[in-house]
Amino acid sequence: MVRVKKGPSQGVSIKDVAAKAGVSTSTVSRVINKFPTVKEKNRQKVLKAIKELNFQPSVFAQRLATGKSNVVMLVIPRYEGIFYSFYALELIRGIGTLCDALKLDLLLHLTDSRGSSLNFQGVGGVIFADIIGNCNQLKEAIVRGIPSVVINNYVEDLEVNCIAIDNVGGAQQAVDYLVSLGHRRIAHITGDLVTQAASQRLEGYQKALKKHKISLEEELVFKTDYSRGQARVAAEKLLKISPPPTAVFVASDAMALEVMAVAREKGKTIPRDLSIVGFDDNPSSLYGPVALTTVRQPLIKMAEESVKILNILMRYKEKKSAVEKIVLPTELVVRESCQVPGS
Amino acid sequence: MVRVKKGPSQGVSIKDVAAKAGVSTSTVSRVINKFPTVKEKNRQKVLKAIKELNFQPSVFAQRLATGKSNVVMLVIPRYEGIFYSFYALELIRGIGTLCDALKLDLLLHLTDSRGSSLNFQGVGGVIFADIIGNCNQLKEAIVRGIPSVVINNYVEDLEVNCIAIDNVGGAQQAVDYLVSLGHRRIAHITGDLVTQAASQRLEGYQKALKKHKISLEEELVFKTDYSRGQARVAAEKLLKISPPPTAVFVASDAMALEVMAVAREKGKTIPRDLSIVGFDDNPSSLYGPVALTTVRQPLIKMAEESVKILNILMRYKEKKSAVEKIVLPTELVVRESCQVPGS
DNA sequence: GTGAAAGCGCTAACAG
DNA sequence: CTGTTAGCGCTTTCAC
Repeated sequence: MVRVKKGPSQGVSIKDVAAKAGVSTSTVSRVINKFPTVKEKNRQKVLKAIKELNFQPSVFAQRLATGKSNVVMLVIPRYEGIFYSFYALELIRGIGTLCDALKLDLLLHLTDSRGSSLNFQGVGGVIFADIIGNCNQLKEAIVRGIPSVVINNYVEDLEVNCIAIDNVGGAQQAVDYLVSLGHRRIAHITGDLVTQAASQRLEGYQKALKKHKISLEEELVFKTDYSRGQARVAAEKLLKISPPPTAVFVASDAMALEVMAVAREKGKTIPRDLSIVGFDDNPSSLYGPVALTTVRQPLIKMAEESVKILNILMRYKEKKSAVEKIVLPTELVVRESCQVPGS
Repeated sequence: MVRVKKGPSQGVSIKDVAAKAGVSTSTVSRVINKFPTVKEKNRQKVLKAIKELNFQPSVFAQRLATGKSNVVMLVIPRYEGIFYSFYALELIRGIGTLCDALKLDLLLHLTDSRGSSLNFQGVGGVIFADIIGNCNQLKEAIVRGIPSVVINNYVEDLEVNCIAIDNVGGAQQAVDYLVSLGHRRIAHITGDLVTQAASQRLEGYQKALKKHKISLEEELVFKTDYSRGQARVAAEKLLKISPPPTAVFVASDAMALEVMAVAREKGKTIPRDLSIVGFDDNPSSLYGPVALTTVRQPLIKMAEESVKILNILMRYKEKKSAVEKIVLPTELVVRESCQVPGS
């Protein structure tokens, strides 16, 4: 490594600015941190020097000195299913955009399922997107006192902020709707059941059936990993059953689209021969020949909410305030993919 | 903010470890940095103390002291089209995974199209995913001497590392293949032409037609923003043309899937009535009723390559080595969505 | 209002 | 092989 001066200095420092402006480093620091007590004249001189020297304060030094960090770490388990989804990108988009606006640095961490220990040094807050096999990482963050929030996973047994989607309720809405239309044989294509979202949707499906006194038939439940490939396989099996189900609730829109495609290939007409409800409100589901009825989940809102909570926790880390456990409601979006059966 | 001791200390420091282990801080530092010159006995004592105190070194202090940073910043323009794509997530996955393995921190920055000035302080290297309206950010990184690499965009006029895909070549392969099958009326559905990838694919399409002495018909070129919605619109228009084109080259697999769907809805059979070639090799394109013939682009490889280059630059930042400008080849993957026309 | 000086946690000569 | 010491760049008392 090439050393220029004495230390490992990288560029202009607050000292250079101070010298150029003819003030002390403290004054420069005050200007940087917008202290109101600096004389306007000095303030201008400093600002000018900063501009001329193209100076940017070293975040490392700042953080070392203050002990505060504005780094938000986003931990996403790198399991297969997640990358099939609309979900991951949408989350990243929501979180990334808000962090940008709030001047928070976003550290992205794709973690393997072994959940190897994370280095939280210098991290001001953590967002866990789902918890899949990396619960120890969450626990470590809590132990270390790092402000944390878990999204898309309702964490019952840990004292931690979490924001989840009402998957059970959403699934029930979907099934209720199908039942209200007159369906009795309703299939379900699940997502990857290692995710809480998928298993809760299954749970909602089961609950709704029970409520309507429809007996659960195992052969009408198809398990997948959220991929289109497995959705296709499931759809093909589903259509071979006789008598065939008149409706199907699919755990994601991407898969629902695939199911629609398969159905059409087999000469079925949607919704006449098969009613379909998805989950996500993925914009893609608008563009088919028949727009998909689906359960809208507020992904962006969930993402933003998590950043907001963290932001507050990071800025005013007074003694731990009570943790928040939020469940965001879903909304059934009725479009064209369902109808009264057998008509 | 709650201050415990004198400074803004957050937890245990190297000093505590040194005290507990009965050695000096230097020795602890040496152990942390795996210097081979530490007596095994001391080494054990230090390791023990570290474990017992649950100590993690402060990255801020480390970086302040060394001037080195292992932070990789990934800059992704937050324009609409990018989020329709398989591409963004795949890139994030490739980069994130390798960064993880190399112990590099990945700072994600979604930048708006105004390309507002970035704070590169403390950033060891930057990966620009595409350059769309944020060229000034790239220039700033170069000026500041931050190791940079641009991916998915061949940058002609700047002294910067870049890794691009041979989009022109890939498009030509696609069209060549269609021509070799006997097609003469070949349409093209473009991606968002603000991206270099999309405009190069268009260029490749045009070149290939020229090579085969097929005149370019403007009405056979449909411009989109990469979304399925616009792909659908394009496909509908395309099918109304008479005589209809016998083949179409689509700038992304996701859109190609939509085109296939539209075609089937209109009672067309793929590939009998319309041959289709996509671009991406998105796994989704395998699962349709007819598997999509497509141009495979090495996204993961591109992602990984960029991290590797950066990693070397960051670790041994000897005087700037010559910049690399890499163009990765594409590969035509022939599956079932094309055939000889009119048979 | 402003400057001097100490210190944040760590690394890197240098001397032993 | 190990300890001492002097910073890295910034913030923050505490006097002036």
